[in-house]
Amino acid sequence: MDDIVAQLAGRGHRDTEPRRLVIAAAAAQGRPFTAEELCAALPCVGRATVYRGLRMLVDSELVCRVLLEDGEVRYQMSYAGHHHHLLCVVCGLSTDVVDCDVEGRLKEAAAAAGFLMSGHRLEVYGRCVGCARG
Amino acid sequence: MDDIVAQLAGRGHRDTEPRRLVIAAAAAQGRPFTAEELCAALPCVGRATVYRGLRMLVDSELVCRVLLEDGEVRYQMSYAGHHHHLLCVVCGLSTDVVDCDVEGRLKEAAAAAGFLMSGHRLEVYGRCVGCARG
DNA sequence: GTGGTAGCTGATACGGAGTATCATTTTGAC
DNA sequence: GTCAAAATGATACTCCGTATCAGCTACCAC
Repeated sequence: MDDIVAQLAGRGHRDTEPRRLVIAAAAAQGRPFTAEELCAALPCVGRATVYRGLRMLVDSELVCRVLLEDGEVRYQMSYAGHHHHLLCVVCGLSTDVVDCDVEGRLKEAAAAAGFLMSGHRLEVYGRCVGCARG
Repeated sequence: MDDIVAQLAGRGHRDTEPRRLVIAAAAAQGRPFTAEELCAALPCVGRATVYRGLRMLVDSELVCRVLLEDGEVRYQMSYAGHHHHLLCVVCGLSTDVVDCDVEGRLKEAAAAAGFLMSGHRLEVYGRCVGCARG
């Protein structure tokens, strides 16, 4: 927690009580959450403050956006750096995939079409270890 | 056009004037478009009808959703079948990639984490042939 | 053709998600 | 302690898409 606050301080953001509450609540979620869920978990913090805090965390790459199969947007604590998500369509759990070697392949396929790739977005849907058994 | 209408008829959808207008307008777009752009292009068709027609086309896989880098949702005429998009961040053009061999790779990577993959979403961002020169 | 009905239309109201506004409060550097 | 800059939170707002519902229309059976 102090680590996160220090990182934010490095970007010129102040250390405030509501902001710490937002960070703590985000970190307490076991799976991808919505902004409104965070608001509900923090009745004592203003809605705008929750949204601002969340945006700040996303901008700082401490939280990342997760896209569900139906297009719903959720959030999840994360470390900085490129990675993808394995999203369980049954229980909603998310598992990070740091190295999947897709990047190189994509760049090749894009180059074959004369396309200069600069970035990509990838989400994988299915069943996690636990739910695959059922 | 008649082909599309016939496909929709096969799914129990009627052939109506407003619906044909929506299909024609969608097909006339040279690049991914928003629902509101379609509404603007069809002032004589009700907004709800445009949205309904668009949803029907998406459900029938005749139009697919395109996700821009900033999360904006756009639409594009498409053929049925799995494919990905090379999206130019400069001019907005979209190029389809039908076969990029990513699927197998992903399945392996997912399986390594005990994850049973059922689907995925992938968008590639960069510069198209024309814009890469500039 | 005619009739009937299931589906479609479009004006409008509604809902969820996120942002802008702005007076008040808090932080942190000096 | 002082003070400017930043943050807060209540609220109003925008944007995108959907629900409602009375009236209309395509299509099938006859």
